[in-house]
Amino acid sequence: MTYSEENYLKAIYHLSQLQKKGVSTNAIAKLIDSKASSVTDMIKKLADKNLVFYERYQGVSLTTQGVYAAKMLVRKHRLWEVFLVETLDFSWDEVHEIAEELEHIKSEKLINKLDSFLGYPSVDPHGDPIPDAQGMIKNVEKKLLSDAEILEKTICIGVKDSSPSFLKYLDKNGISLGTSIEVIDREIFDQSIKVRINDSISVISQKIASNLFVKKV
Amino acid sequence: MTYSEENYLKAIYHLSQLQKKGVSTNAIAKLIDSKASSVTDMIKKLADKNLVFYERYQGVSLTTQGVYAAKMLVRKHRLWEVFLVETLDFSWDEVHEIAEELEHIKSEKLINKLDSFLGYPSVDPHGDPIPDAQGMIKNVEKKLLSDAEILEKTICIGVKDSSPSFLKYLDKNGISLGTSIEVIDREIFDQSIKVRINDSISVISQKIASNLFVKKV
DNA sequence: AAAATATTTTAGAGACGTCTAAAAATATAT
DNA sequence: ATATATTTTTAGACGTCTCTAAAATATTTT
Repeated sequence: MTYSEENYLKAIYHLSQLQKKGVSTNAIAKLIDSKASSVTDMIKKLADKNLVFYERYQGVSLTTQGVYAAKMLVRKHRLWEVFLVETLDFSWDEVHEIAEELEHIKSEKLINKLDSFLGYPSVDPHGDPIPDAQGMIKNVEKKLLSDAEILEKTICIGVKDSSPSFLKYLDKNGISLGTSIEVIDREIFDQSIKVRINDSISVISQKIASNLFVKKV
Repeated sequence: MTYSEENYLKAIYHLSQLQKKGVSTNAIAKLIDSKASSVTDMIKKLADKNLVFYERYQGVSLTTQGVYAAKMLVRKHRLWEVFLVETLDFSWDEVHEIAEELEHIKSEKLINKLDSFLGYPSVDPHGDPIPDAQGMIKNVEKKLLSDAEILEKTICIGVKDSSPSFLKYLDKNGISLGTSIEVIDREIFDQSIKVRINDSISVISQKIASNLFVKKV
């Protein structure tokens, strides 16, 4: 499988999780910053290799084989992210780009040894689950902070948006995975919420709250 | 710089070390398993980018810029090999191929953090020196076991041929970096040598001895 | 349901890296 | 010194991935 084919597969995998139906050509083009016509070409090639189902004008979806291949890419991406943060001391906003390259390294033995070295982590530095060697993904119950009840005590277990700017905001405000966040009140007008974080009270906008995954503690 | 350009640069760098003159098109083609015509094409591109000096029919050599780029690739390759052996517990005959992929990962910060994590190693698992972040290579005096004096006490510090089959032979015979090898006698007829390794005496063929680097102890 | 709009596909072309076959230059042998 | 052999380059082509522009299909609006 080529570098490019792998990127398309991963894009289709991620877009598939957001909806039931087939993924549209345009959506893929937007995600990987290319053009719809390029996507059509590549999809045909992936279909020839039995990695996707494809019918003209009907969108595309992954075959069993395609899902497995995509999961292995996600596995590699997330394990390398753990390595970068845990072992090499990168911050969580720096690792995505490097992992985008590392995920294409082929050796299965490498990734399994890396997994072992890291102690078989179940989530990456942004709280996203890491598929195991068989492609199994452990489901963790989680909800958005914006959906938490008033007076609920939660801990932060992931981010929905993992863009560097959002992650840097969280750093600046002392929020990381494992941080406990107690919801004190919600402002009806703008849906901002008052919270207790690290024993101090602050206000979090709706936009921030709807990008933070938490679980009830 | 593309994946392919990097491979050519590295090939030219390694071939340049074997001789004073420019590297021949054919030699490069043989090393990277391609055709002379492909090499000519690529060399022109590298010359356009000021990475090599090139004059038709006169061979090719690296510019200062080209040498630096090649050394950074060698640095990355060898640091990743150390990582694979020291951290992930690969054996020294398995790491070359994987490092051939890893060496193309772009981030300079990554490689410097890896260097730091590994404790700034000066040689890779085969005893080859690792250029530092500036491209400096520490010169270690070494000679081939085939050139050692009779009765000389040496320790193994590297291999000339690092093919898996040779490395596996060494494993099987208890020879690794740091193993002390005492030359007892040399057979004139076939230039084989009698040695003491790990307190037992054995005979080593000329071919083996001329692929083992040692230093006097 | 027809018209307007948006999406998707096709057709044709370009950049990159590779190749084969033939021509040009260089090296070797007689 | 000339003929022969080898190496290197050029010319032309192919596969991959990409693009733009135009055509085909689907969706939305009225």
